[in-house]
Amino acid sequence: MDETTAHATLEDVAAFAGVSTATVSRCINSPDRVAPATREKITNAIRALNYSPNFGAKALASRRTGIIGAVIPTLENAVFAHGIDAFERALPQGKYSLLVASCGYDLNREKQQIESLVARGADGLLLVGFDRDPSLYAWLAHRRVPFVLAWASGDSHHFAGFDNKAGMAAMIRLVLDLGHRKIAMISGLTDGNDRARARLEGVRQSLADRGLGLCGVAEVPYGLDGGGQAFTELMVDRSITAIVCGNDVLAAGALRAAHHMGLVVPRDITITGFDDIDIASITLPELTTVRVPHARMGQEAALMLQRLIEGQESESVLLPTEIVERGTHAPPGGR
Amino acid sequence: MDETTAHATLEDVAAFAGVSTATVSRCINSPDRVAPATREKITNAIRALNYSPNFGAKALASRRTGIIGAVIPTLENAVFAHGIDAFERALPQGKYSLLVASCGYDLNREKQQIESLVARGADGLLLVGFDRDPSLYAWLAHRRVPFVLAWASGDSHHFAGFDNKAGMAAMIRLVLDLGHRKIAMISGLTDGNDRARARLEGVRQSLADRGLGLCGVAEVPYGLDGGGQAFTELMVDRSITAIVCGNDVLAAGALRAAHHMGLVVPRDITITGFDDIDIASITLPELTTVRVPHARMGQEAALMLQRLIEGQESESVLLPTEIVERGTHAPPGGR
DNA sequence: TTGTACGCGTTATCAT
DNA sequence: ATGATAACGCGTACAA
Repeated sequence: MDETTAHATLEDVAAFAGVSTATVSRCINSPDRVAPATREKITNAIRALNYSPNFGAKALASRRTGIIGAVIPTLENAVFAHGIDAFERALPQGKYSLLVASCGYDLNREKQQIESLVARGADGLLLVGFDRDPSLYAWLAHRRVPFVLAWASGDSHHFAGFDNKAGMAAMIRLVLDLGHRKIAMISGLTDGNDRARARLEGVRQSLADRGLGLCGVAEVPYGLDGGGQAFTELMVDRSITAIVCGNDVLAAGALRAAHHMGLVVPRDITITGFDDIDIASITLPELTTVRVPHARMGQEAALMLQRLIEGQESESVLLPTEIVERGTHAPPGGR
Repeated sequence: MDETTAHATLEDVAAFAGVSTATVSRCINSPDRVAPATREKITNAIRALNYSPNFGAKALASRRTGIIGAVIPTLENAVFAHGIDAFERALPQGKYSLLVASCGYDLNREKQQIESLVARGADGLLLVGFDRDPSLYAWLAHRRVPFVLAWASGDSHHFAGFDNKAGMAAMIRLVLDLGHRKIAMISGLTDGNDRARARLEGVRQSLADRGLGLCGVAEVPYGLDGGGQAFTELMVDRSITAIVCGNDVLAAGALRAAHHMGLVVPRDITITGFDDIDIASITLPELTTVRVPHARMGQEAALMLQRLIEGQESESVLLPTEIVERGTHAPPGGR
């Protein structure tokens, strides 16, 4: 069949079809600019030679790759997995592809990954949160790489996200309205994580507005176990009647720990989550949490980034969060 | 600062450092082949001009992109999210980047995505399962694109996976040993999904080996609700004492449905899962399931693919699965 | 509508 | 150790 490993080039196709390379190129990139008859010949030639364009050459000549990069903390967190999934699906098939890199919640590593993706020709970037060195933003601007920030909101840059602080504030309102006054929080690690910080801040401030304070805060790494251990430690203070968690995984871990401690939720203790991922409706009782439209967000981010890459302007999108009252909250005071 | 939008090129750096472009190129790609003194000058020039190589040009000239492609059904399935996460992290930072595409369990779409990734210059591919048109394999071979198959095992191609059928067979053995004889299965959609088919086949054959048959099979789409509905339908036959599920999500859905039906697990019914993802230890009772080393698999796949891309041979890796006995299994017969 | 010819930024071969 | 210089495959003015 094929005598050599070499692939057909534009020139081969042109020769085969008896036209110039320019015409072949046109036929591929803007078919309407070439006569139907020649288009026919070229199409046949392409098929006959099993031609497919060389990526490097195309990128070099056109100065575009059609590659969009995304740097996220980790795909192990369902929140990012879902968002990225939706983001990728919202990208026009064939026009753009998604290059993903994870940084494990490490800002330095994030910077490296961003540089790596840009070096690999990313036409645009999807990033998580706002918290990064100004010089990085300057570099991005200098390199003229458009980007969209997600999973948070702010008053600068382009973003498709939501208000972490407000979401938590709403949850605190619910807990307070229930009558709770002795409230503690299990937060994700806040170092280099503005989403976690905003959620913690949302709790602190809402409480302060009512003249209250947190009865305890545990800052733990993402994971079921982190949530469980934090719960056990926090509950040394048995006067606590409600524990709000920075995310659903932490909450699920806390719930499991509560169960192991022989506590009945929500009779003995109220536990709340944040994100409303799948596990929130698998726990028993199901988790009261803050719903975040992760998929919708990924989709909006994809749309925005495309516009930016194609030189159009694009407004930021602030998505609403919503309290989902399920089974892990109740007034304090046991039965 | 910068008067124009143009970026520094190799030539600019060469001029600035007073050497030739060839030397600069060498300095970047094999620093040890250039004298320390000139290396110094070049390094300074690079920094001074804020130079970074043009991806397209590099790819064109070197015939390599450093991009690895992966096509998976969806990142919404934690199994793939974790595997891909591990895969990506096992890739040498800076040397390779990961291009991900999802196909939603659709073989046609998978083919398109594969072609798209190859068109984008992927040096190698990570694919899920073995089940695809022979012509696609032929095309991949012709294009000389190395690939590794995961989440399954077989006797052809390079793979880093596990034996779905054997995993299920082991689970059936456990259920049978417990004394169950009226067994039903909730399977994922088997169309175009050899992993789901292998799991179903594992159940069927193990049962047949003991002269038994399935008391019911429901084939449902991935998701909590699918598992729940299937459970409800299957349990119309109250003689059933055990339901094995094709994956943990289906099992979690079944468990929830059982709870809503007022059934006590495992007293009234045994329910088992497959994969051992996080939710398996969040349900109440925790799920008895088949553990699959998804992260380890992703890691092995990354190592294999790198070797293949770099022209070395590489043995396939068959990872072991393991039964995890937790709380959803018990002998039949209620209390 | 189609063809000519040059430029894109690197890599790599071959001298020196 | 370093320098010329020829590919690499495609896009795109510009001309015809």
